[in-house]
Amino acid sequence: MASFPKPPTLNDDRRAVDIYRRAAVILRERGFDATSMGDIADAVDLTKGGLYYYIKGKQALLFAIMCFALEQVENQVLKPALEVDDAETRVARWVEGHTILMLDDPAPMMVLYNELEALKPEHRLRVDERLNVSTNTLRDAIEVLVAERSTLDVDIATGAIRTLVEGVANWSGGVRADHDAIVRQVTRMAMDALLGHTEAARAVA
Amino acid sequence: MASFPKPPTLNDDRRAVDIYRRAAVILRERGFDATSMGDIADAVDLTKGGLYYYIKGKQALLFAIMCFALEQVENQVLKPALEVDDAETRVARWVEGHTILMLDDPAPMMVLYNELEALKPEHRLRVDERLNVSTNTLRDAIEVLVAERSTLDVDIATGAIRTLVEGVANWSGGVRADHDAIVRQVTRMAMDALLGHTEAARAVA
DNA sequence: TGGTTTCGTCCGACCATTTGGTAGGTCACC
DNA sequence: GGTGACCTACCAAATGGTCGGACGAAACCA
Repeated sequence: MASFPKPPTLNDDRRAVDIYRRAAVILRERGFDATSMGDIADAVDLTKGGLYYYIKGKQALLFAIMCFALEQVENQVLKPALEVDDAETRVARWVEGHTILMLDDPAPMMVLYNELEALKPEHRLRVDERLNVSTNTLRDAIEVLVAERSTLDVDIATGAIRTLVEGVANWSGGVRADHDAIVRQVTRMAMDALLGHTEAARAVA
Repeated sequence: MASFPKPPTLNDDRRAVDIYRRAAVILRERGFDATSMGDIADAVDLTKGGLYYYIKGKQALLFAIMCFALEQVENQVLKPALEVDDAETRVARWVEGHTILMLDDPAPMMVLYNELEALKPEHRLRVDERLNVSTNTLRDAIEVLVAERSTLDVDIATGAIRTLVEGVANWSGGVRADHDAIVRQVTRMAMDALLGHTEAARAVA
């Protein structure tokens, strides 16, 4: 597990990381603006005053959680995807890695995707920049994949795959299947969506 | 276009509907909790006091917008889908109708899907109930479709199709293609995801 | 060893601002 | 002169954030 950005002065930051993690959970559940610092303090068993010993402010907390999520994306999605050159397996790895992430640690990921507009403009730019690297990696791979084996529009295909994967955490809770099965089937659906050609699918097109 | 629920007393409700529509736009952009009644009043060219002539409260406004969105779903997604018996065309119609809705009038739809937890419990139950009708319609059709022509888990497939469609409004803005092309291609991708069988897709499964 | 200073951790009380919502009045028009 | 449509001024509550200090354990010193 990667670490959260360090609070001001703290040699042993286990408590800080724990605070960030627990804050991510409650922020994911209630949403950033609907969650008060008092709520967060309760969730981490502190008073508001005590919480501010670890946190510089509400914005900084949100930004830190998002940076943590971005780190995970870069390490567990982008890196494995870029290790292969074949466009098809690269897309598959991107989808697979992302789905695993959404299932294993959904809270920071959902905060990242759902609370972007709650960021102050400066932070927003930084986060968007790193998010675009991930999106563009997917887009580029889909572009070569689609150019030779499909008639899909690249932007449409990219958007669809992105939201397909980002939505996993919204419904995975109500599913009996285990994580492995979800990852396999989501990945298969994504690849079929990009490359599949059934007569039925053609009929509606 | 269906009408918004009527405000207290109002014989000519064009202004009221306009207020609901404009409020939906700004609520979609900034999120419910991040939008103050003052912001909404500005967006509809009123003062806060004037706004309350039409609106009973912030919660009531949110609930009204969601009811409007639900009406649209029932009329433009559920009704066409239930007109056919064949499971495959029923799923296709559900996806198609939903995608059209997300493109034609995204604001109330996004408010409906993104602000559920901002509802007071009583309203929440009512909305969830109507949403479940839509989801179950999709799920039941996918169930028979998948039982005979795929090995997908019904819940996984349903969740994936739902979030695929719900996410359209998030990326459709940055796409050059026109709405018709988006609808056709999203529908095709959805059906391919459910029924497609490419060798590549099997390889990752 | 016993006292005292230091330091990291955390609390309670407080503050300025913003929030959703209300009350009373104004003004045009029938 | 009554009524619908709207505004100004205001309120109580909640919010993000601050500050001085309390408490305990370690470090230091005798």
